[in-house]
Amino acid sequence: MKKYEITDAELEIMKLLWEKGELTLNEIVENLSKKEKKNKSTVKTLLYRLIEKKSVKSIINKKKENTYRAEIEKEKYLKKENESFLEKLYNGSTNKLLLNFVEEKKITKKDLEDLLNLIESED
Amino acid sequence: MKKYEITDAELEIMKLLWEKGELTLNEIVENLSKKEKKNKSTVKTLLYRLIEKKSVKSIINKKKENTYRAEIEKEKYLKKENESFLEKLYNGSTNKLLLNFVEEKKITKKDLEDLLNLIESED
DNA sequence: AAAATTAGTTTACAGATGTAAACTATATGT
DNA sequence: ACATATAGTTTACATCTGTAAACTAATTTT
Repeated sequence: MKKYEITDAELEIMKLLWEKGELTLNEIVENLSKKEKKNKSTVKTLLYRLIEKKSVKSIINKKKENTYRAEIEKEKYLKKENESFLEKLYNGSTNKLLLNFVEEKKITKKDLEDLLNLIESED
Repeated sequence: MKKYEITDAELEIMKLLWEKGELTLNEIVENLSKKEKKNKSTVKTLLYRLIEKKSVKSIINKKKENTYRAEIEKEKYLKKENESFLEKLYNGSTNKLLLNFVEEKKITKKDLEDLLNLIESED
């Protein structure tokens, strides 16, 4: 029925690992923002599930706590999420999304100009 | 725990109603794409839940089948979804999203130029 | 009028998800 | 060595979802 992906709660952990690299269980628990604060036991479960689905790897460190590391790339994850978001709400059309964001004033003319300059300075 | 929103299966119905206006139960069933095809009974449940959460209204038509109408605006729904998507993956930053889309080649220089022209021709 | 359909509602049920405790084995601190 | 903490795993449990059947009352069809 479902698509077997990283869930919202799990994603918060992935984000930490992407941002900070390898972290211990305790570090993960400490680094979760107040809104995402979770019991150590809960984080353990989430890590367990992430390891099951090969998204995280546990690293054994002799003489100190294990660390956990993201095993999937943020870029790849984002790409997939972007695509399903586009598909779900914009029928896959980036232009529809862009237009909508402009209408909602989420993107300004200046944002677009800056981005164009950036692109041009690159190639 | 959860946020009580429109679910994926429910969204397919909302999309039909937004696109085609009021529809009967049978029309909804018929209009669902092959991938989204659902048993009439299932659609009935989904409509029931949508009505519960005030997202759809049942319209009584004398002498013919009832029709169902979207009670929330697509624009408002999209706005919320856009925002939670941005928040979830880009820390709320539209620019990060734009940059990412450009990197993924989902947005081309031409898309941006066209959009700018469109904006300029409007104001 | 009898049969079929509709509309609304309730019930069912498996899998996903968020949250967390419990249990086991191993490692570490004191 | 003993107490404690880790790591891995299992179990628990309520809610959410997707899917669909069943039941009731009203309406329509034949």
